[in-house]
Amino acid sequence: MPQDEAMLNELAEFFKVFGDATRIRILFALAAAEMCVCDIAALLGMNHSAISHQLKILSRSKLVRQRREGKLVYYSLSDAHVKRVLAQGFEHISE
Amino acid sequence: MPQDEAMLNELAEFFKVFGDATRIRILFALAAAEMCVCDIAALLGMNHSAISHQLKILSRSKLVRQRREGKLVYYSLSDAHVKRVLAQGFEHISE
DNA sequence: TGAACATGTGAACATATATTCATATGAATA
DNA sequence: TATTCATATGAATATATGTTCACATGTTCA
Repeated sequence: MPQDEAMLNELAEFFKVFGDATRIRILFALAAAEMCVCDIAALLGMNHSAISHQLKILSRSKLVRQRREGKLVYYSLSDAHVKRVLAQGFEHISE
Repeated sequence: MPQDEAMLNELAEFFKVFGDATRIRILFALAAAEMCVCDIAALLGMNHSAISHQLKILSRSKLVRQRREGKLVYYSLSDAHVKRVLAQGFEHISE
């Protein structure tokens, strides 16, 4: 468990990233399959710019990673840990 | 894993509650010991009103519970699950 | 009952944040 | 090279949210 203030802030920031419906949708989409920006935008029915902004936040927090293939940039979850956080959150609200 | 839109929103709301430094501090304080509003306010160096507002959010999300004892209202974590969510988040940022 | 103390709450304010728009960057291809 | 398509990004806007202030509610005790 955290000791210092910096860590508490970091922890809050960590949860904050999950605390947005659009980002949660993106993470669940990527939990199912790797996707490019336009796929995600189409799936969520939002414009590409909004998705791109949110992907940047997810990327900055190292929750997703990306690889470019020609014009397309494919995003995926950065590791299994992300899935576990989602699963545990889901578990909690299911109770 | 969630199926419908409502659940995704609920999940985002769940994480959002953890995504604030003041609320994280409150939760960590309560993870250590049951406390009244004035104790928490003193510990965090914030006025009682801010704490009370945040406690209401935590209470609404069933993350904390309260019991009145005379003039004082004691708050504590509602269950062990809350601690586990904190611990797992902490685990993630420690990596 | 009235004073003192702890907590709750609505309004106001300041700040943060999500989305959109316009435009820039980057890559493929004619 | 010019065009087209995908993605990135900064500015602007609207909305959400945290804190403070003032006051209300609730409890104890003189």
